[in-house]
Amino acid sequence: MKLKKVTKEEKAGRGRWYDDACGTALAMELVGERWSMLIVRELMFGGRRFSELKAALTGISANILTQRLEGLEASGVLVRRKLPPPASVQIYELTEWGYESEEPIKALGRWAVRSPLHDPTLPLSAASIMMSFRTMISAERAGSLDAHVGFRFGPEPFLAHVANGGIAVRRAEPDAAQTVFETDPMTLASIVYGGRPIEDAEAAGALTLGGDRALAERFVTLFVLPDKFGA
Amino acid sequence: MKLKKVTKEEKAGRGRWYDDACGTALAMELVGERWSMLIVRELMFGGRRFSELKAALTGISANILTQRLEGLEASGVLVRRKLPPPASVQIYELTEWGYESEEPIKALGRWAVRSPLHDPTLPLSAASIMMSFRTMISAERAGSLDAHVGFRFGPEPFLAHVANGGIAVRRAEPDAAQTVFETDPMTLASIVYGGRPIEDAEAAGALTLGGDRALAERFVTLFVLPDKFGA
DNA sequence: CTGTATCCGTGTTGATACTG
DNA sequence: CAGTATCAACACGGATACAG
Repeated sequence: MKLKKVTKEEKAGRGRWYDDACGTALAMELVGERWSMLIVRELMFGGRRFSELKAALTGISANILTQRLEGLEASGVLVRRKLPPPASVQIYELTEWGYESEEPIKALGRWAVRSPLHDPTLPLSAASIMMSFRTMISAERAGSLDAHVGFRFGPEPFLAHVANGGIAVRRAEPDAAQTVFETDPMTLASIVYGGRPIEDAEAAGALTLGGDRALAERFVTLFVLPDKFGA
Repeated sequence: MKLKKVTKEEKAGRGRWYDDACGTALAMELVGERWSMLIVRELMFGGRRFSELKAALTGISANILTQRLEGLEASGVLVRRKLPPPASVQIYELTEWGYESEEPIKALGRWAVRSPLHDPTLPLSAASIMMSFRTMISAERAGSLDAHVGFRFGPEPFLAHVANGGIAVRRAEPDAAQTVFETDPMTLASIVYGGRPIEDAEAAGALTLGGDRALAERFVTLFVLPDKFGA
């Protein structure tokens, strides 16, 4: 017979619910679909446009990105905003609650990075590496350091503030920074997490350092990847 | 033309990788598939058999459960063990690293529960509510309470130890407990999170209390759901 | 230039029935 | 009890084509 009517569906645009009161189950419904959590990660430092998201998420197709943005909007994780007339482009921006997903996202990253399957040489978006800094900074190594560090990944500028053993990050021109890394995310990762000397990247033309060189040398030692499981 | 050779695949049985060095992306590859994280949750208090998992995860089908278990085993999240001859059944058990996923799982739950879409009246597995206790216990409310509390959900016994503002949980007969709840997960949830009086559940025949009644009354007040976003 | 909608080939998911 | 086989439905990603 099979009279499966319209019983489910129409909850927030998604079908297939777990029917489980557990918060973790709901989380997987909200951000568990392929790409969703990475979209949230990309938005973590401020609103982005469709094309910026598409460029940062290599492999996603336009229609899938549209679907995910719709789903996340319906779930209240992000909102679509139209910037005022001069530059009347549309941006996608996390809601206040959406920003609170930073903790779960970092916890997942901290856990997964210990997998033997983790390959730190894979490509990395700018938002990824900035998130990794927030996740992996060692309060012990940072000590009482208080410094403003800037980054320019092509057209994407970031300004970070190391203080109180933590690091705050926002998208901003790094003019006020004491030191500025002009490079790409993978090069920076190879230095911070792969032990590649700064001079090596400079010699390869992959990095230009501006400002306080000693501070830059110190900065790249502040982050520690947890040991791989079994190692 | 399209000469896409065998470049990828064969990593751990899964296709479709994000090709992203970010830990969060890897986490979603490891446990982001539908059902995977709920399977891990069910295993959080010890190894379980295929049929127990299938029963706890309402809606999952046998072939999907098989696939997920294979995937999680290939990723090193769980192992398949054959219990010694007397009861030579097979169980699935988290690896040491698999158990470490408790933190990300709790963080996700803590976040998602603030969604307006969260419906606490949905069904709940025994493992779910015990995990929720670990997630939602209020150190402030628990204060210096030190107590052993037991649960019997049909054939599933648990023993919890409240101490130091936290709660440890394991699957064990609650004989040594000072108080024992004999009920089902949803009834217990309605009391702890829904404010339903214990007497009401008892009158409805949904709960039998054993041991120290005053302790039970105190226990059910130890847990606080975070406020919904916007509330 | 910034998205959105549609088609299409492929792969994944899931319900049912079935086997060791 | 612990899965496998089959098949239908859907999701994914690529390539357009289209709209503001």
